[in-house]
Amino acid sequence: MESQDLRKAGLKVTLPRLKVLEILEKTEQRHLSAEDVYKALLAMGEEIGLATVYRVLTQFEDAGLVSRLSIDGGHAVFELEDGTHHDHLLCVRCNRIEEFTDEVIEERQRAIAAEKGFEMTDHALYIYGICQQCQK
Amino acid sequence: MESQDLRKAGLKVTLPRLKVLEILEKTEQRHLSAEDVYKALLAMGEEIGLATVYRVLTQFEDAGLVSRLSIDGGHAVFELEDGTHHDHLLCVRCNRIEEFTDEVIEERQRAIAAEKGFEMTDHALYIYGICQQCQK
DNA sequence: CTGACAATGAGAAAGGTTTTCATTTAGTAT
DNA sequence: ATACTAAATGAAAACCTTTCTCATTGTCAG
Repeated sequence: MESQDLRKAGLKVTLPRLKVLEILEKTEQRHLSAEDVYKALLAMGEEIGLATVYRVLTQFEDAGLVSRLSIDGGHAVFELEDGTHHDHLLCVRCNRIEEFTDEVIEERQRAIAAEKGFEMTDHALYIYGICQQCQK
Repeated sequence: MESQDLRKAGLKVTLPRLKVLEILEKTEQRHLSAEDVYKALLAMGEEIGLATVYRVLTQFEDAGLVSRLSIDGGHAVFELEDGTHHDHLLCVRCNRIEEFTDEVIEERQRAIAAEKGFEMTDHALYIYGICQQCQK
């Protein structure tokens, strides 16, 4: 029941929020921009403003329901938070996004932050490349 | 002689290009935004348009003279390319940027790209945190 | 059921970056 | 040195994504 997630986050249960959650859950593509979500809503027949989509996604991020990836240069995509930390591989040709986890890298990051006296709050690793399909 | 670098890159030797190079070389802060470069030029008494600064920086990037870092959320900074690959630690309070290199991480990235069938073209690792000075 | 406060929509605004286009300039050929 | 051609520049407009404003609507506690 998604309504519970919203209440737990201190957010009122409104149609836009339920619908945005629904899009995030039902869309086959896991990584969606605000624009993607907006278009999906339109395609679904929901008349929800783009500003609301942005607001809702930001609130979801604050509530820990989604995470935001800052893809290269002023363009963000959102993914449903599933509890597992992971990093991303991005295809520069088709924009496919794949995920991976690597404990060795995670550990090294912690070590480096400590070494430099940084109290790490977050980290982002993006590997850009050409995916298998696009190499043909 | 910087003129050589420009010629080698197939760029005409113009005053804006020489001055931007000069700023990048002489400014104590290694990471500069287009706006920073523009202001430094003004402070130097050079009347060079912001659009030109952006163009020049992009050309320098294409020529391999500088690299662009996409700091989170539509804001880029540039640094003179020195041949050494390195990643960055960013202080979320004071915006200080520190650099580091880690061969273990580099190696793991190559392994992961290979594993996923990606032909890696680039990668970016940002560690966000609070630097020593800002923790006080 | 009703009131108070949060949420929404539409459009304007913001912020960084890119484009347009007329003018100027560098580098080559004369 | 001079003239020519293509490239570079400046100023302003355009762009794009994202945020804000404000009047209106909706949610939910009492």
